[in-house]
This record gives sequence, structure tokens and C-alpha cells, in this order.
Amino acid sequence: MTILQPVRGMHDLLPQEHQKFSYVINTARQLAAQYGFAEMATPIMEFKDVFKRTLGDVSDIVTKEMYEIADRGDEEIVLRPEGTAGIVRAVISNGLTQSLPLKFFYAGPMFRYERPQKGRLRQLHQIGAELFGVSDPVGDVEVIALAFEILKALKLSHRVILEMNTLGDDESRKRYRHHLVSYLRDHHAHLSPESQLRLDRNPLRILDTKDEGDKKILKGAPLLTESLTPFSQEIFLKIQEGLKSLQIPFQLNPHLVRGLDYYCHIAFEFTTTELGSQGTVLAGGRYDSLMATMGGPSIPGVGWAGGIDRMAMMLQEDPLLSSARPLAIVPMDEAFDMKGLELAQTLRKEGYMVEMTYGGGLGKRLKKANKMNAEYALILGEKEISSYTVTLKNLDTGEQTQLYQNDICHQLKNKGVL
RNA sequence: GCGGGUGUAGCUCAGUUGGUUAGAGCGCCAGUUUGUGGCACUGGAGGCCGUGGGUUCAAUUCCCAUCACUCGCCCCA
Repeated sequence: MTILQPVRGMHDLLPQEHQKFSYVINTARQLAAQYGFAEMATPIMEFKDVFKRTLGDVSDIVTKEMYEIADRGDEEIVLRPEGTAGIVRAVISNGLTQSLPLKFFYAGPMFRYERPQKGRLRQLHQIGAELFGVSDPVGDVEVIALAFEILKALKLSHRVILEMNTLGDDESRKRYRHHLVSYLRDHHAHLSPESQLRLDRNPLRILDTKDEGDKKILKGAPLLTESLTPFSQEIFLKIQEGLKSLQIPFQLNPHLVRGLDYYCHIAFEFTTTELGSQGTVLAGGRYDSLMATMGGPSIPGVGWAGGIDRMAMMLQEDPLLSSARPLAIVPMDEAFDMKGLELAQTLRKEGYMVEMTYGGGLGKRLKKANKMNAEYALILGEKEISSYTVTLKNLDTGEQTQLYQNDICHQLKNKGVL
């Protein structure tokens, strides 16, 4: 038990859980396609630089949460901690920027060296969508709409809240940072130690502190909205109007921020209270300067990433998820097993879900058929073989009928067995 | 990375004020039923009491460490 443990923060996805995973991914995949987001996949490993450039040298993700791989060469290689940087890198390295806009969807594992908790694994899984080359707020709305529809399709939309804020353009943010820092400096002594640190490094991050003392101080702090340029204000209003006209509910949260410099304008998060402190289910924003920061052309982008693990956890026992009931092939003796498997193959070709039963006599095999939740059993014994028939038994009612082996699919359909 | 909690059968959990063979329910296997399952009854298998060390005549129980999980912080999806 001890030695055979998985690596810390890595989980096995057993069938029951995997089913939920697949359900989340497939639902998202299907909707993304409908919205014109083309699925792509980038490598799980990237040069460290890809993330250093995009996430910045100071962010926690880069400074302490990356899995670095000992490469045989001297390259600094890491397991990707998030998806956007890899997509942007791929867009640049493959020269995809010739025809815009670009819309991409992805799903896959990410790795962060954090202390594990429920809903926070070291190997986490995300779905994500990115839209490049559209600076119009309608693009933001479309991207958010996709996220909302996915959550809705998963029946989670009424259990999450969409919180939104704007970070404005560079000028707005610069102005605001100045106001905020000068306000907080006056209260420096009363701030929490974390916030005191962030005051120099990343003052905007103080806004979403969980420290009660900090929160009190922040009540009197200047708001970002007050520093917004008219242009930034207009953009934010357009997004809000767009969401309203698509009937996507949202709440403004002036304290919602992003720590990274390339983020601008909209920042949004779908959050829940059902998962304890790991409440963010899906989050995103606009990152107009990211592509240029990485050394590509200056192309605006907006996108989001959603936590599959967290969404799967919120999924109720959905009847859609419970697997369909198979037909069970029940040879009465091992001598008829091969005959049974042939029958199984015939039926599978017609699209039936068929399970073989192995070992034991009729009683034991029916028991097994029952356990696999089969609706019908197809029994093959001495009598059946000699008369070229199969006994069809309804395992719910116990009712039995004889079918001819020839053209069995047709007879099954006549019996209403689909 | 910081602080708290937990770790006994496949699962959910009792229990041992330190003392021979550690229990229950569910699940699993078998039998009652060798051409008829579910239900019922009877029986059975399954535990280095997370791991390592210490204290002790004796540790699953007490102490320390460690690993994993978990709650909060940090951070984030």
C-alpha cells in the first residue's frame, strides 16, 4: 500500500470518475466545435522560457510551482503548468497568424507543484478556449458564452456565479496602481505580511486578499473603475450589454484581479461555494499583449481555462452517465463459449453492447449477467445448439422466448430489444 | 511553502484504559439450487491496525519522524 502509492498529487482515474471526466470533455468539445473553436493539442513539456516569459518571473507558478525535468542536454524543460502559453507558442512557431481570427479549444493535463488538496491536484486537467485576433468586445462575449453554455450543458450553470471585473488598458492600470499604492502605503503597518510584500511586487493582487483586516482597509481604497479611461469603460460596458442580451447572468466584483501584466480589460471567473476553498471552476480574461511578449506579432487574445477535475466533482449522478444495459451471452458450459463469442460478435457488429459471461454453469452465469446489469441474457445450451436456437431471457421479468440463430438481430428488434 | 486534522479488511467505520486468535455492515467467494439469476439462509476468504524508529517484559494502542489524504492559508482552474 505504501510502496504502491501513486506520486503525490497524482490520481488514478478509475472508470466511474473517468466517465465523468469524459463527459465533461466531450460536452465541452462538442460545444466548442459548434462555436467554431478547433481542437488542438500542444506538448505536455515545454521550454521553461515559454512560461517564464508569459507568466512573468515573479508569479508563484513560475517561481515555485513548476515541475522541472532533468533533460539530458542543458535545456530547461518543464511540465506545463497551464495551457495558454503553449497554445500561443504553437501559434507563433507554426506561423498560424496569417489568417485571423483563430479559435482554439484544448483539453489535457497540467502540472503544478503545489500542496495537494481536494480540487487541487498536482496533475490537474483543464479544458480551455482561446480566441486570437479579435479586439472587439463581441469576441469577449462569444468566448464567455461558450464557457457558459458548457457549464449549462453540464447542469452546473445555476450552481456557479460568473464574477467579472475589468482591468482596463495599460494606461488605466498604471493610473490605478499609482492611486492604490499611495493609499495602501498610508495603511502599510496594518496590512497582513503577505499584502505588505505584494505592495511592491504586485499591488493589484492585494485586492483579492482573504485577510479580514486587509479587507477592511480595502473598503476605503480607490476603485479601479474610477481610474478607467473612457475607452476602457466603453469596452467593459459593451461586454456587459452583450452578456445581458445573451441572457448570461453575471456579477461585478471590483476586487477580482489578475496578477500578470499581460492581462487587460475583462477578467472573469465562474466560482462555486460547493468545493470549499478551491472555488474557481473556470476563469479567463483578455491578454492583448501576450503574443507580443512571447516574441510574436502583436495580436490580441481572449480566453479561459476550466478545471475538469472540479467540474467532474460537481457532477451529480447523472442518469445520462449511467451506462446502457448490455446483452449478456450465457453459454451453459465452456463447450459453448466459442459459439457464444461468435454470437456476441454478430450482435456487436449490429451495434449491440454485448458482454460475455465466463466460467461456471447456467446459474452462476446468470448471476454474473445480473451483476453486469444486463437487461437480457442470451442462453446457449445443448438444446439450443441442436435446434439452432437461442433462448432470450428478460432478466427483469424472467420471461423467456426461443429465437432462431439465423437472422437473430431481426428477431431481437421484433421483440423490442434495442 | 505555512498551520490544524486523519490513517484499522476492497468500501464505510467500531475497538484495543499497552497484554494470547483485532470486529461490524456493505462488497467478494462458495453452498442450499449440476438448464435458470435477483431474495433468503449458511459458511468462507480477506488485515505487517500507512511506513520507519523510540519507550516498554510487551506497541495496532504511548512518543518521534516520515509518507499519503484532508481542512484552512498561499496560489490558482
